[in-house]
Amino acid sequence: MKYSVVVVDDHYLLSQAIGGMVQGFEKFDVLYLCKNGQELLDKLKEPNNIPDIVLMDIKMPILNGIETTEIINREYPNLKVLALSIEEDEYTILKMLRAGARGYLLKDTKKEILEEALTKVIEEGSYYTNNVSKILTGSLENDVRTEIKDRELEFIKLACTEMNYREIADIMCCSYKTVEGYRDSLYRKLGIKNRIGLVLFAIHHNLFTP
Amino acid sequence: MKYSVVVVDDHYLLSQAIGGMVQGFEKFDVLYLCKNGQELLDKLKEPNNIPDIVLMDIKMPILNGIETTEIINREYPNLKVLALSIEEDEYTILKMLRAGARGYLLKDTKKEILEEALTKVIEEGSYYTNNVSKILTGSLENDVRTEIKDRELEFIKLACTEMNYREIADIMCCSYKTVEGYRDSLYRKLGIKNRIGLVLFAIHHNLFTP
DNA sequence: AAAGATTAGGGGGTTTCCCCCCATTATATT
DNA sequence: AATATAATGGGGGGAAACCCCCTAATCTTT
Repeated sequence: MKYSVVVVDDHYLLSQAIGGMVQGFEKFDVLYLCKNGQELLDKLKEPNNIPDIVLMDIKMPILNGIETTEIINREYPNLKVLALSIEEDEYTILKMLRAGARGYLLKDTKKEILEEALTKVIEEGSYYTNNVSKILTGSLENDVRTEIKDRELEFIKLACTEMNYREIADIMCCSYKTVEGYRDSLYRKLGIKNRIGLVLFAIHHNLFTP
Repeated sequence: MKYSVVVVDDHYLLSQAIGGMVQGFEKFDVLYLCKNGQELLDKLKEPNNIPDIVLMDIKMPILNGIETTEIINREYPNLKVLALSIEEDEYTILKMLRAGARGYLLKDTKKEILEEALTKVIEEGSYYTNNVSKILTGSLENDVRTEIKDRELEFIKLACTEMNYREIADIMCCSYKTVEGYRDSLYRKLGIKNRIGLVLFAIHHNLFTP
């Protein structure tokens, strides 16, 4: 009996190609392909459509990989998710693993690694590459983003905009001086010098999608 | 006799998967895979390694798809290049086609389209999907980016940095006032209000990679 | 040769940003 | 009860960014 796999990726050619590759693996069968998380969740409602493992991209329209994985872990705790993405920034990887992914592969791994990861996740429960292990151990604490308060995060997103601080204060329903406070505390925490630095930080850490 | 194809993509799993897919096509054989443009150019020096068509990604380290395509068109004018990328912004597509690509596929097309495109490019010289045709006809003139001078482009890239204008002026070897001139003319042309707007413009038009 | 565009530079003024200082509430923590 | 620590608000000064208006040299075009 082969293990069943579902590939979720918004780029159709890629999910077809990866699906074809997985189909070529001895122990695996591709059940079907999905273009985003919502499509997968719809499919899963039919018990026959529940695979052994989901190979999930992260950046997707409608419902992304992180949100989808959270829902799957809540509603189908036995269904394993293996992340397969080009995003290699620590924060994304951490968020995906916290959401319940059993492993995280970058899209430039080799065919054999994919096969091994699929097998290990199903038979042993998880698979972590060197990169990912390092991130898991190293940067869990000194992750500066965990120190960012909710209000500051709100501010960051608005700062990545042509608005000036007075307009941002209006939207955040607080005074101009409060907004300056958020800014100053972020500059100190993140070691940046000006608003451009803040925008660059937000981009590098996927706090907003340009 | 089958046509020979080379796949160039920095994500190894993807080039393997797409290569596998192409290998499955009746009329095509995969000659080899490359991880970037430089690797391809090195390979091409050996005449036996020249394929009928190259399936090229755009964003790649070391030597990207646009630069590589330019070189290929200069040095191997008979070698056809078909772009296969996730970048769907007009400017990138235009640059790739101007560099000499015979067609431009997005990574969410279907298997059958890829096969058709490969065939058409080899047998008829080009293949354009609807999207690409529209962009070719529609936006060639009113593309605001063609109005950006070289010096201004240099400035934009430096403006997407924590440097202030005085430091930018030093790097550009001109006076602070000249830099202000570039800025003001860009603000007028692009209809933006401040430096954040400039950074957002640069991101949206792939003028710099964050 | 005259007109126009391009590139480089400058004067001066207003606004915004940056960075110190500080005070007042809550709300936890010890 | 005393003490952090958010979250909120504020004053003031200096630097940077922004935005006008202007000049001059070098090209291109007509």
